[in-house]
This record gives sequence, structure tokens and C-alpha cells, in this order.
Amino acid sequence: MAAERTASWVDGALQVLAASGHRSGGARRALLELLDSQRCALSALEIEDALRTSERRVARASIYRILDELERLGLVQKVEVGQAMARYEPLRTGAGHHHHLVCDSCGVIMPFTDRGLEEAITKLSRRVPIEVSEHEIVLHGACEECKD
Amino acid sequence: MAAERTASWVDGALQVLAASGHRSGGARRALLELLDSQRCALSALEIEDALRTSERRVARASIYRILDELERLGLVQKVEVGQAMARYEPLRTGAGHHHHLVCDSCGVIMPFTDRGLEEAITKLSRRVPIEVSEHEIVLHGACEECKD
DNA sequence: TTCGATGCAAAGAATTTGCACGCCA
DNA sequence: TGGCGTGCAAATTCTTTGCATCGAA
Repeated sequence: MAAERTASWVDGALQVLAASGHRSGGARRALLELLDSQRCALSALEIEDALRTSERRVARASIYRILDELERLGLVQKVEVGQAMARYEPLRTGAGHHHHLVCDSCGVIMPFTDRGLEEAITKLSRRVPIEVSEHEIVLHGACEECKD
Repeated sequence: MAAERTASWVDGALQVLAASGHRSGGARRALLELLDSQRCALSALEIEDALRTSERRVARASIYRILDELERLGLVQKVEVGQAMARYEPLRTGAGHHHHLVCDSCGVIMPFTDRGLEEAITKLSRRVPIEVSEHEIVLHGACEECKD
């Protein structure tokens, strides 16, 4: 829609955080950068793992707290793909919006986008009894590998 | 699509169970009947609660085991509406297929159906890298009550 | 110096597993 | 009668909370 500078999602997020009265903090910064570098949603534990190795180590509790705050501010989206574990990914304006394919056999998760689907959702949103702010679509099935 | 007798979902389910080599069992029966009588998805704990009161009491572990088996057999669908708790509902052929609206403020869940959405999904399913067997759509937002 | 940010460990909540007994086929 | 179905309780796994300390403004 609007032509926005892709001034790294991290910067934008930090700005929003500052604007809402948050101080800096190394843990949050590391977490934001990790999320930004990912291709698809990560779970809290995967984040802890990734950060333990490289970057800056961040306590598990902090990860949950930070993700919770980021979600509340609309900076990340929590996605539930049915593996008893929440996953999070950056919420970018316009570009980057996608949904998920899940292989119920091996658990792999892949992102996909579909214009028709988004249009259907937009139309639909106007006539449901709630004020829609977000939507989440998950297609379950068997991936090439597991299809046999 | 096909004109199917609505010979109660419970009966059909019991038949599938029998066909796949399962014995009868009172707990499963009670759980099936409860699910069949519901208007929307229930969580395992809600099921335990409902069964504790009336019907036949069923142990929590059994509820999880039974739901797991029913899901594997394609008799119920697990829906994740993002409240750190899985919900289950009967999977009926054709009629009854719906998706969910979730109020992120009060947590109420409402079912909805949309033809356009289903068509978009069907088309889309043909060109994604997995063999789609199920799909789940959740719209998040604020309900009339919480909209203020 | 002040108060939010973070780490650590214990607490909680949902779900799973182990094992013994009861009941259907 | 044999083995699945079920209950009970302990164990796991993911997430949250309590509290002390560290660090940014």
C-alpha cells in the first residue's frame, strides 16, 4: 500500500518500543535481530537455543516476557500451528504477510501467500460480528517428503 | 455434496472406530456424545468438566487419549485459537464445516462459514507444496461487547 | 539515583506416560 | 480369557511468576 522505507524491521520495532516508554536493553535487541533474520516463525525455545549459541544469551523468562510485550505492541504475531507450542514472527506492514503450511507428519512449517485468500478475508471481515484485527490461516497436510 | 444420511455423527464415528479395530468402551461413547451435542469446539478440560457433572465421568488422561485417537482417525478436528489450549470439534462431511472468530479481549469463540473463503482455499490447495488435508482459519479481533 | 530490564529458580497449567485393573469381544 | 480401554498418579513440557540484581536515562 503506502511506500514505506524498509528501514529494517528492527529499527522500527525499537522506535515503537521507545515511543511506548521502554528502555533499551540488550536481551530485547538480540531477540529482535534474531527474529528479523528468520524466514519463518520461531518458538520461544527455538529462540532461546539460537541465542544461546551465537549472539547474546537471553534467559528463557525474558524471552517469553519480551515476546509477550512485542505481541501486545503489534510488532510480532503469535502463530499457533498445532504443535502445542506458540511461534512468533515479525509483523511487517504490507510485504511479508504470509500464512502457514504444516506437514502433520514431519512437522515442517512453510510460509505461503495468496492474493485470493486475502481478498476473501477482507470482504468477509466486514460482515462478521467482531472487529477483525488479525487473521491466521493454517493448511495441514503431507509435504512432498512425507506424501510417499 | 453427496446426500448423506445424518445418521448422527456419533454412530458414524463408532462405526469408524470399530472398523479400525477398536472395542466399545463407555468413556469414548460419552465423549463422542458430548462433542456431538456441542455447537463449537471444546477444550480437553472443558470436556472433563462437562462429563464430570452429567453423563459419565471420564478421567483426564482418557480424554486426551481418546481425542488423540479421534483426531488421527479424522473424526474430530483440533483447532488452535491461541489460548494455550487445544480445542476439538466433530469433523462432519460437508455440512457443519466452519471456522472461528476469537475475541482477544474476552476470549469468546464463535463459529462462522464463508463460501468465498472455501473457494479460495480449494484453488490455493492445488498449487502449494503439500497435499492439503485440512485447513484452519481464525480471525482475531474484538467482539461487540469488548469493542467499546 | 531511579525504575525498568533481565536472570535465575520455583510455581503453574496443559498434556503425556506408566502401570494396574476392568470390561468387551 | 486376552488384550484393549480406562482410571489414577507421577512425569514432561511449555509458560508464567517472584524476587534480587544490573543497567539505561
